[in-house]
Amino acid sequence: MLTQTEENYLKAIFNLETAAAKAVSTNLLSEKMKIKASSVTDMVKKLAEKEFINYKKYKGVSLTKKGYKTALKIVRKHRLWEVFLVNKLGYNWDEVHEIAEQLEHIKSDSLINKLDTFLDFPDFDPHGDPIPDKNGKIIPHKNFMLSSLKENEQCVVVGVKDSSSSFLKYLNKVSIKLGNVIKVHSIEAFDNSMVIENNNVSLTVSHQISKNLFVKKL
Amino acid sequence: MLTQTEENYLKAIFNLETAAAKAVSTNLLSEKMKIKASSVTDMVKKLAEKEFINYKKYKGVSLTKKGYKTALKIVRKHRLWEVFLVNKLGYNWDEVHEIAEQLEHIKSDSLINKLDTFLDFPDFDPHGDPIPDKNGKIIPHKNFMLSSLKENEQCVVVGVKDSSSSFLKYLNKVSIKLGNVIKVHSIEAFDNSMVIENNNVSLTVSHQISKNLFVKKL
DNA sequence: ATATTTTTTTAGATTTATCTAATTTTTTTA
DNA sequence: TAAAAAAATTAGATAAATCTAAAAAAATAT
Repeated sequence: MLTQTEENYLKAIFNLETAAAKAVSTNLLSEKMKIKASSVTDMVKKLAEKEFINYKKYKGVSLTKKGYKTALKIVRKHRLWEVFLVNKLGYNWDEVHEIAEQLEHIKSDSLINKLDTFLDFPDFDPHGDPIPDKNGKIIPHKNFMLSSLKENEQCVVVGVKDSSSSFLKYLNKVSIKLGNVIKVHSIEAFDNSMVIENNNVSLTVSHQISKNLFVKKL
Repeated sequence: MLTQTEENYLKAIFNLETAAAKAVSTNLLSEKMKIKASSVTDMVKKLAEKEFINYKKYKGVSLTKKGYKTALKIVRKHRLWEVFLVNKLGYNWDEVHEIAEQLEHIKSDSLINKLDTFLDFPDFDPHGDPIPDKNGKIIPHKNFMLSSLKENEQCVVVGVKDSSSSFLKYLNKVSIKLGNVIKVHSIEAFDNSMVIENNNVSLTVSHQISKNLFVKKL
């Protein structure tokens, strides 16, 4: 049985591995988890010993098949609880992360499957991230970032890359929601900012913003 | 901020204090929590230091006002989650205790109040135990045990004292549910067993059973 | 009221997850 | 490629929650 701490390491490795597609370094884990590098070294040794990760001194870590399956289950729980908090309890999408961080560690297979049923088997969480099903299958949606579009292209917002509360609050403020149709009016070559149309309103967004929005081209 | 372990001690003290109405001894806590008495001594010192409990060496412990309020909040969370598990996810009343033991430690005031709203402010959990409201108010239902009734008296089942899975499974088997009307036909003086009528079916229950059922006289 | 038993506490050890400081390995730069 | 910088590891310490064994206090029994 994994401790909550061990689960958090696996989840962090999963997220970093998915984003970077290569071995995850000690310092990167240390930074993302806000834990000193020396502590990370200790823990990855332990997780390697238990065969959840591959670890070679000075070479970073990657998930084993066993570790991947475990991480996926934690991610499934996190995202299902987020759906519950937003759809059933009425939270906003920028308020649920912290609570889901706690709920994801509740141990009960029946619970998570009953929750899945209760929520009617959602495919995506409130931030547009795909929810692995009972067997670990994810709907892979190979999306673009808004920043990759050209002038006059249109798209639908399907997810956020950065799901920090501050980014989500910004999106609330300018009324950008999942499902919205956005049209790119112009792109400023100097700083890559974009003038877009959202909800019939014209709006300038920085590159910082556009590179954190997943969209589907129309 | 309390650790999960500290919360468990407070809850255990709360339950034992409620049942016994006097100072809770080290050995009693040790036994109920399945933790060695020496460890209990260490922890009660710490909780006394933090002013959650009153503790005098060799004299047992009791909750302070602060400790009582904290314990009540944990009990509120536990019972609300049990209602969620039974009413929304479809669990049976004998399956929810363990999961609620985990869920009760989730830290978020807004969460528990939104859950309360979602469940429509239930007054009792699936075992008939009263749920403290947001301000810590409990509906005190001064009930009798089935074992205290006399021959020919009638009552409604309103709760269980022992909510262990084995007891609840027994009740499932003989179709005794909260809300059922029970009539006492006869009492056997030798062992205090009772012949009762439940659901138009006559049934013999031992004293062990009857003293663990809360009822309201009709 | 003294001896025995039970309960409780103390002392010292262990495990988990963290830290700081020092050292070693790897990478980058000049 | 040798020196400097960065990254990673090791060594040793700490805090939390537990344990066992021994000692002390309280309760019970003779």
